[in-house]
Amino acid sequence: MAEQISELLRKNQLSVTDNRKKILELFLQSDSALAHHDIEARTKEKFDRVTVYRTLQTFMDRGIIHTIPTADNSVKYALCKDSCEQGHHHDDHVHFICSSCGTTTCLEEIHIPEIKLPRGYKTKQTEVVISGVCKLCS
Amino acid sequence: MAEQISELLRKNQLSVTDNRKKILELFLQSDSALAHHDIEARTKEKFDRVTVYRTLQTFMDRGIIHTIPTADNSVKYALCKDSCEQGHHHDDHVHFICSSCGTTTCLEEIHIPEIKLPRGYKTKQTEVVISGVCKLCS
DNA sequence: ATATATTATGCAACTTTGTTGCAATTTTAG
DNA sequence: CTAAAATTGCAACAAAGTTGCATAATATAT
Repeated sequence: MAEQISELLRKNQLSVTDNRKKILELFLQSDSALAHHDIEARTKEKFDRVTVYRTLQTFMDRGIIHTIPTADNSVKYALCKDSCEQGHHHDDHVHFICSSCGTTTCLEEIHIPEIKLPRGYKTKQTEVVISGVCKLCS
Repeated sequence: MAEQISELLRKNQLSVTDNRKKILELFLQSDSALAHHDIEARTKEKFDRVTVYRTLQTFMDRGIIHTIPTADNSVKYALCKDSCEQGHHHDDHVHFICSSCGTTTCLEEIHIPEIKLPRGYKTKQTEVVISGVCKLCS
């Protein structure tokens, strides 16, 4: 995996640093989305808080991760495996938040339906976040 | 309007206070959603920050307002006129964020399509947030 | 209309979250 | 291996959100 991670960083023209490798590793190991807090908690003995903020921002800028909005002021971040492999970002899938276990996941196979807006509105991006009970909890 | 506001508070079994009246008035006067920050800014000469937090929480609990998730950690609150008139809460409409003027609005006439999830997932609520350019900006 | 009980508010102190500038370190490229 | 470029940690801040408690305002029952 170490090589896969370095590869991903190089492909995005980023220096390969311990911090970035560690954070990417966290995303690759996790099958659910991570909040800033989660990442900070799992890296704090090694890296500064500020570095985590900056790294997430950098990954966002390069399209390596994307955000998932939630209704409680707690943005989560996720790596879209497929998109990332291609090196460009498409974030047209549904996100799911389990109210039982609290995890947020990308349902990459469920794509977002087109929604017609009133005359005059122009759609750039549509976000769908479904909350309920996930496969494992039900 | 003053009477309409007091009525709404009483209907929800809430004491009618200056603070609550003022915040409800802000929502009724605004045709777009408000962030905590907006409300604080428009009431700070009169009311404490803490009171604003508590009032918004109370209104949430009673279903007078609902949150609109955004991808940048800035939850907005909106009064759903129709729902509130009925005294119960249904939040099944699309939300729109204009990337030009920054306003967030409820498109109450656009209802959310049903989205089929994989076997095992149970849907409780579906949130749709569309970003783009609004009627006024285009 | 008024006293009393109930509820809401303000204040102070605090925790958490996010930001910025700069010096020191690490990484990359030659 | 060295110089240039980029990243990181630190310190100091700013902003956002929380909690307990005394005071003030509102509602309720005479």
